Amino acid sequence: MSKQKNDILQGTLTLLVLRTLEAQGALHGYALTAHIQRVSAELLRVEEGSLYPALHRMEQEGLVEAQWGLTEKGRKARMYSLTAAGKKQLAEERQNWERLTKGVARVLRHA
Amino acid sequence: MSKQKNDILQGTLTLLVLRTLEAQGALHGYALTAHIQRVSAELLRVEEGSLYPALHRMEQEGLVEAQWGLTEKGRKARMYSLTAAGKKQLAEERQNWERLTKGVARVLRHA
DNA sequence: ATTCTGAGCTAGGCTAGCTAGGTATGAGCA
DNA sequence: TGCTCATACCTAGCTAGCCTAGCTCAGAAT
Repeated sequence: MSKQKNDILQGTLTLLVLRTLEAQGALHGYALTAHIQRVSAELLRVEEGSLYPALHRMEQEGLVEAQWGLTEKGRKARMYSLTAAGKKQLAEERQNWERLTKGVARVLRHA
Repeated sequence: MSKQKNDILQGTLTLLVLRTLEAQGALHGYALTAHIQRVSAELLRVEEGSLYPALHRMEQEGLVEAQWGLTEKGRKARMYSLTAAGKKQLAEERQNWERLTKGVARVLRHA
């Protein structure tokens, strides 16, 4: 099956995760998906099969760091938080996002 | 090398091409890249190695149709134009784009 | 003669998301 | 006691689609 309605754009997931961690502090994966979905007013849905690999990727790249902790509900969970490199990356990706969306918007308006 | 500054977002190329053909009528590939680059105020750069495969893909999916013709400069060129299905697809992709960018914008603002 | 520009093309690689499963624990309830 | 549900995490394997890095050919300019 090709692109479905709920697919996010390739490349935006990292941006979304970094930004959410920046705004919310340490979060575990499950909460991240819920949060992104809620804040985006249900416009975005992050699949767990996308999120966890992405988190591992980002951890290896040093953008986030993780440690085991407990949720409010008393379950053990892997808490992720931004590193300095993650903050830097966020700034870059944000800028890049602005550039790309501006470019596309221009084409959509007056191509 | 991972993401470079000039990479476009996966999924937007089709949208850009459909929209440009809608606005400009029949165009050949070479002109498409130039046009998108110009209209986007140099924010977007479509590589030929991305464009031609994309055009062939879209032709096979019936979104565009092609025929050999001549450019203003007297060179033979493959002219692409929108089909009815392409117009429909454009409307869909446009809507999807709006949804996604709205969602991301929300997260960037108040995650 | 050679280089530049316009025009088209392809093979192969790679990123990163998706599908579709799986595990484990605790809570609620029948 | 057994069941289901929600929470939380994870992986293998697939695929789309863009990119790199090349290539060809014609005509014009140097």
